[in-house]
Amino acid sequence: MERGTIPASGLVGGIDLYRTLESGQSYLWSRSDGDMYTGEPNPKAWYRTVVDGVPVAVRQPDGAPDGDLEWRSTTDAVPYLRRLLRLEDDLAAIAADAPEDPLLREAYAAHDGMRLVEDPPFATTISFICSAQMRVGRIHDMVSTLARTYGDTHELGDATVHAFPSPDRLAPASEAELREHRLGYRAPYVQRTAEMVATGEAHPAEARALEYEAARSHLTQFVGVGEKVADCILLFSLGFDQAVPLDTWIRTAIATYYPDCDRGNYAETSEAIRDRLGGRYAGYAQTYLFHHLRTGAVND
DNA sequence: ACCCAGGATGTAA
DNA sequence: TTACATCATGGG
Repeated sequence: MERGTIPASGLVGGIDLYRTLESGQSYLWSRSDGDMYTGEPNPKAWYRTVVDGVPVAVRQPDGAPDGDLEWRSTTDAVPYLRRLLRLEDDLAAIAADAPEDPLLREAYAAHDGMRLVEDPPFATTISFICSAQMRVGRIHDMVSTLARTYGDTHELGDATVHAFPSPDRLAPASEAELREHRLGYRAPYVQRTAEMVATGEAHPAEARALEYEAARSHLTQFVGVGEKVADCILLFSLGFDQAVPLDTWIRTAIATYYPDCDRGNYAETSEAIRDRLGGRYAGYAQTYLFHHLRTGAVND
């Protein structure tokens, strides 16, 4: 086993690992204490995942966001962590350049060190298909079940880590089987989308080559992917930092704080709130707002 | 019992 | 195009 440290001093704006991995962006990690997405941070606990067939563990034992990252893997995990946790982002500049909006400034100040993630496109697509009308804790349960049931297993020290299944592994799962795993009405969506990718009919990563709104539209060809889920895929796996998913929390925020941005339909409302949240990094801003509102940290 | 959660789909107007 | 019923599940 290889091990190493990534000094926080090398990360512009630092990182808060707990906020980054338990803010409803990624459902592909598990926590060694079993308390992922249950509300309480545990700096001593390891976060584990499998990326490109490589098991990786990371934690931030000395607090955040100025604490170093400690990692374990079967190989050098630094390149993987740089990508998954977007360690190259100049978080200080992104926060400083955010619009002068009271709620947004409050969110950035309250959750210092939270970074966007960049997860694999297929796993992200299935994760957010599962996200429909679900709380983040249950989304994590569903995705964990898929990994445990259909994914490859990897050993890392004493721990067994389950990879999220490839399209080939997931496509044969029947709708009935997925319903037994408590996916509910999302079961046929997951099965059909996995099949679309497995057969080569389409792959979500293809959207990377398109302009933003064309990319969002392109992703809606997958069964169970509407405009909101498409925005999540673009933001959390394809590097479209301007994407602003209009979920129930952000819609409430629009009604309360930005009522002039409500244009009655998704595309135009999305464009209006995107401009209000700063354009290029509007998705970063949205993720802070989402986390701020969802965790009930708003000062009113 | 009722409401809600990172919504999408099919159908009708 | 927009409006609306329908779809599962678990927690508060």
